[in-house]
Amino acid sequence: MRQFPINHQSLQQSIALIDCNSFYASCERVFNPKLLGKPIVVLSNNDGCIITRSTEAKALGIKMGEPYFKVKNVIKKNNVKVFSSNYALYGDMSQRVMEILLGFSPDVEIYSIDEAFLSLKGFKNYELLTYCKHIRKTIKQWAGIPVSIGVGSTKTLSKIANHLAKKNNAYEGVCILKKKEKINEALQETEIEDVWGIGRSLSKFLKKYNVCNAKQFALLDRGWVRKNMGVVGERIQLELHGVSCLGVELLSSPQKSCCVSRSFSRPIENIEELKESIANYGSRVAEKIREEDLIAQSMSVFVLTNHFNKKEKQYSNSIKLQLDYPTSDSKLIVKRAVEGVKRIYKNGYRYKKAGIILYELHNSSSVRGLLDYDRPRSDSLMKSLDEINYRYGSSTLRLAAEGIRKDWQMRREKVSPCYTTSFDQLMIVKS
DNA sequence: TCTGGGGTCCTAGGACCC
DNA sequence: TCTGGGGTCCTAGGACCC
Repeated sequence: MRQFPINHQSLQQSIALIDCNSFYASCERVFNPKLLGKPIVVLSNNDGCIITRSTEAKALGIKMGEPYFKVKNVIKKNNVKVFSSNYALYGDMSQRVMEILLGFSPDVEIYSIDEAFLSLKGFKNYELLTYCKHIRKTIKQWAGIPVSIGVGSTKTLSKIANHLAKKNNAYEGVCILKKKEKINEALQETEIEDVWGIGRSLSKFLKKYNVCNAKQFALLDRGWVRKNMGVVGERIQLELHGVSCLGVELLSSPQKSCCVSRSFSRPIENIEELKESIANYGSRVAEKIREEDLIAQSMSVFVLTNHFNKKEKQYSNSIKLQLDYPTSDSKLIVKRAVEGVKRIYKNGYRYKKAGIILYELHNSSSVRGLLDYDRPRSDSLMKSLDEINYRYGSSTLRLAAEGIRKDWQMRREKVSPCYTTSFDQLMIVKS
């Protein structure tokens, strides 16, 4: 069998990928142990799609991303427990897991809400295994969350290792992929669409050339890959060969955009309601960048109809808007956003979704031009607004433009309590 | 009846300049 | 009638990730 060349030097390096198993479902289980061993699914916003499945739910054939209404029968028949997503809970649980990880290595890159890369230098293979098993046990004990750990010499290989650790029970949650023969085997059994960075479109393209697994992809001519798949494809291929192209990023790079968008619980037709929704999202997105001490210079507002509904006429549009000066003031952002939505609104359509994206974000202390004469006043008003809403619950204080009765707001019918972030939802223990 | 949300990066193509 | 070539910058859209 042909072997592909492996970069021996980089095999010294070790990157671990720690990934929480069915994270949202696991969070729900921490506070409701009766759910252990039972099938669970968690729904997207608006209770639209399945976004997390416990192992038991996967076994029932429920697919990732599937619309909830399509699997309602299977769910009912098998007594699957259903939750609306509760990001306050998951975000807080995520933080606990990440803090534990920081105790094991200073070199942690928090990659997503349920994943982190850990750089582990100077370990021998058997030490790696012991250490990772220890990490796994600690997270389970301290945070209650089960994780899988994959180790490789590049991020892409650690992803593959993690995948194996999850798939094959024999690994007991930890897979070290460092030996040449094992890497070869692993690539052989990894389907092309499961390689990190190869999505639907690229895997479809590759399959046309009979490239169906990671090994076949690794063996392709590098020039061909570069020509047909650009630098992205070339990077993935090099990473599979053990040449690290994607480093573990310890410092998170500054955020470039910030978005708030939602589907409505029912179609919206009139401009007043659309304006109201945009005002809500504007308020929320401004709050979000204030949390990060950022200000925005420009934004875009978009609206769209329901593209799944083939019988209705479709429309979608967006508009780019400049703010007079960089700001995080809800009033200014909402005002401009509402102006924008008035310009793209077209009568006679049933709108399903709208949103706002803020661009050109800068640190609030970095830009203090002469133009923003009103800044101190605005800053102190926003500070009070945020403090009151933090203390008495979000939207206690809000702009009039946001409206009061909001029956278009997203569905969230099966949400669990915010066990860890809200005093009035703390668990009550009876003896 | 009911189909998520929030990001990043790359590329192709147009506008513009010399 | 003939209609360059090369560089930069910007943007929209596509692809990917979780």
